[in-house]
Amino acid sequence: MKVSKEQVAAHRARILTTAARLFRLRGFEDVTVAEVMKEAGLTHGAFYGHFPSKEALIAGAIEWVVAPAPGGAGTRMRAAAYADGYLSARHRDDPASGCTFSSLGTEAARGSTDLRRVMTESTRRQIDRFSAEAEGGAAHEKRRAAIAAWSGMVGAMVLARIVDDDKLSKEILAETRASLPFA
Amino acid sequence: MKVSKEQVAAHRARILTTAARLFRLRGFEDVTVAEVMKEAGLTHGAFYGHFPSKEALIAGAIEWVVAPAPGGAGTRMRAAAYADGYLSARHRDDPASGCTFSSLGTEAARGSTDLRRVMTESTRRQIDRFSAEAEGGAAHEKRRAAIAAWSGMVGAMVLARIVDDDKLSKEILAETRASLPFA
DNA sequence: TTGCATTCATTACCATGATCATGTATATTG
DNA sequence: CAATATACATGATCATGGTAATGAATGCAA
Repeated sequence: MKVSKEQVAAHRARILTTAARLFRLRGFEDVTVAEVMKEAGLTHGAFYGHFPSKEALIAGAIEWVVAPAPGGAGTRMRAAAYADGYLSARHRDDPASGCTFSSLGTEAARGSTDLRRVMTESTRRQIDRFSAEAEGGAAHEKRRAAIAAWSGMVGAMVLARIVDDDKLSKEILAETRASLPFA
Repeated sequence: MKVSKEQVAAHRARILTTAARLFRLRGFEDVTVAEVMKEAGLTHGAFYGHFPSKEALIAGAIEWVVAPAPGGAGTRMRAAAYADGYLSARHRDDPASGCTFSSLGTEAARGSTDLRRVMTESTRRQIDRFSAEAEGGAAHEKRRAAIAAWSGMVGAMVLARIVDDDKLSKEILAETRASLPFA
């Protein structure tokens, strides 16, 4: 049963979107190829027509989520608003559609070179973007503030999700937010 | 072959130490029970005499590593020196003996309640400790600085280990260090 | 010293999951 | 419209890993 080119592209998009969601929710290892395909509306055998391996799916799915939209020149949201959303309980409680660094960061550090390359590019973009809006006079001061801000945001979300006390968890988010040099 | 109480305790310690090292190096899922036991000098069948399940081993191993020494009143190192060591390339390149939050944080967030309880306690201690040394006048300002510092340290190490460019990786560590309110 | 409880080694079991082989139906091309 | 390429479904394979059953050996208590 051959399928039209548009169908193939749509299937691939569904596979990537589903995988990215499941990975962020439960981690790379716990999610199976068969499960991703089933949720994408296909059977597991069809997987290897799209990707050579699960590792390739991982890299592809993360790239699918962190890469900037081709036409739309990236997120236009102000850094302050972005930080508010990032360090929110809503984001904390919905990793499936959130930042990949805070949901998969420690696993990604052991991932394939492809995966790390994709995430490195994303990190560069994030730093550059924050640099443009950070407080501080000299360029290197703005860059330093941008790096510290991104580190703080990722770390705070990791900690907030580990901590089993909602009060402390929210405190970590709020105090980290208050310490950022954005508006 | 029964073994003396001291031997049992020694075996248990070896299992925990080995597990904590392997987990930090390669993640919870990738490390097998048999592998831990083999490196601890035992066979995998002996495992279930010590722990009811792999999950219990995970919680036990992390507790073994993050819990403060019973007699020794915790780390006496100054926060500034601790931050220097934490945000170093040496720590980045040796996760096996480093901080569990930066090597296993995102996986731990999905872990058992026991694991999260242990790591929550550790987080509280870390914040309290940093609070005592952070800059800022009022107590709540010191606490805010302590939380932001710990978030930044964990996030910076996660990012530094993902990034595949050593220059950028070291820059993340150095600039985050420079932004901390410690000496 | 004797008997028992306990720890460990050996081995097996069973489920799971990544990957591949084959058949089939249909979009595409000429 | 005919021929072909291919995307997918089905089912199998093979390795791996967590867990359990069994037996042997020995520390420890009486």
